Amino acid sequence: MQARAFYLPAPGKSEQAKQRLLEAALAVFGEKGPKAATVREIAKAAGQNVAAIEYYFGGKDNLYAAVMEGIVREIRHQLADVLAEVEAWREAGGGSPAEALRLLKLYLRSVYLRLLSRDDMKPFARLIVREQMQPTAGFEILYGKGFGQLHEMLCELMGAALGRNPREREIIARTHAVMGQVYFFVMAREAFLRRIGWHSLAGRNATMVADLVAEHVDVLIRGLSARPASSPSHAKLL
Amino acid sequence: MQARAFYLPAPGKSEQAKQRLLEAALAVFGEKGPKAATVREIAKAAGQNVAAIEYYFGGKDNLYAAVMEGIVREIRHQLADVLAEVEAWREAGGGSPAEALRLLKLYLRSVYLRLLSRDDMKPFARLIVREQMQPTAGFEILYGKGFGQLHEMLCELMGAALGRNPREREIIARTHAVMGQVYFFVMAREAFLRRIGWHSLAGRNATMVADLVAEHVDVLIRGLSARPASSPSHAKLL
DNA sequence: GATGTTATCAAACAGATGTTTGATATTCGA
DNA sequence: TCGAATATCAAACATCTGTTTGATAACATC
Repeated sequence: MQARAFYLPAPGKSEQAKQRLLEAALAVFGEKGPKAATVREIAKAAGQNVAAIEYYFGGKDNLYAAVMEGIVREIRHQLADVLAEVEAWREAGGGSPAEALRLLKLYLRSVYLRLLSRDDMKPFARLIVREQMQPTAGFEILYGKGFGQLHEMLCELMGAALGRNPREREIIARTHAVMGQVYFFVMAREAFLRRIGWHSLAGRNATMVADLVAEHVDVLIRGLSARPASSPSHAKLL
Repeated sequence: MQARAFYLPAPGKSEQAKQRLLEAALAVFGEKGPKAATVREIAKAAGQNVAAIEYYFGGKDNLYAAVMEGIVREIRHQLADVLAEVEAWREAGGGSPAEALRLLKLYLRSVYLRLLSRDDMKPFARLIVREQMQPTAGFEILYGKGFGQLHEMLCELMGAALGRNPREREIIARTHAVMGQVYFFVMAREAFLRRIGWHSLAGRNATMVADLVAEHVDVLIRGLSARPASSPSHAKLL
């Protein structure tokens, strides 16, 4: 028996309080931003006392970090099947360029349909983008456990689809540009919605965007494969 | 003589104070965000008294709005020649698809090289992205006087390059995706810099990205023109 | 120099914020 | 039921925030 466990915490009672605080924190942090969000508002939304945040998480900053870890967990959960497929592909030594292209499109489509376009994922997107523009301690969590690895994986798919080394700077940059086609719909959400006259990215709007981006990726990969990286301006990019 | 101008404000003295406050405000708002930035820090950075913000601008919120207007002005200033070229093209009734493609690439390249990639434009990017994710009163200024019109202009160029109606929802969405290839380098700046091992988007790094994106646009327009919009899934998008 | 306007400033103010405190309630093995 | 560990809570605390105040300085006209 470790140390001493005479009195275990009430079974699930405190876990429930922590969970409610986490959910409320995600909503409020996402809505107002890490600075503008107040512990009082979070506690109220969670039906808990203000002091509970200090008690369970050790302060506002630690609660924010916990929210970040929850985001990474949720992202990986939502994409679990796709990630597993890519992992299998990777372990099999990488299949044909066509297979890599299929996985690339599947990944981007899944990211958009399951994460970015959903209205209830808005807090996620807000917090992630904010950390990109203005990294705090939360960025290390997001990048180290999430974004960094996913970016690397996409580069591998892009490299395989183009028959190129995925660690070339050129491929990394091209992959980033392709990702931008998807993520920009969330990052410039408000402007896009106004221009196109929608009220949401979700529903049937989502599949239109997903289809259209997949087509772009198709066209891009085909076009870039046609002209192999022989251009002298790119030769020294590695 | 209007109303009464007995005593003009000290020639340029107060204008200078306002200017210094505006510049400091841009830096601090961009660094910390509208909420986290404090009037005391802004005043200190500008070498002015805290009360000067109330005196000249009527409070923190109005100062923020003034900063937003300054951003829009600066963007239009930086892109003045390109905007004039597009305007001329538009008034001439729209030239060939090739000319539209040239202008489209010129515009995206200019945006990236003159605005997005520059290290000293980081506060701009931060504030703009923040308003996209979390619109405040500042969003109306940015969108109404800036982003909205530029987006529309790009759609016209895309439509002309593809021989399509620029008001189709499909074209608006495609244009947005293409824009994302450029803007994502700023919006996910930190993650990209780490992945590719750079410390800045500026300098020779900037031209590499600009060239590469231009190539993507070339390939995309060519590929999308080759397959005319006959696909039934897009027929009802307008 | 006198005078009315504009500019500058330190201090004060009122409200909000994260955290701490001390007390009370709840839980559960004995 | 008792008692120790855990949870919950209202109030207090110290700090920071945007704004106001009242006084003084700088300035341009006469």
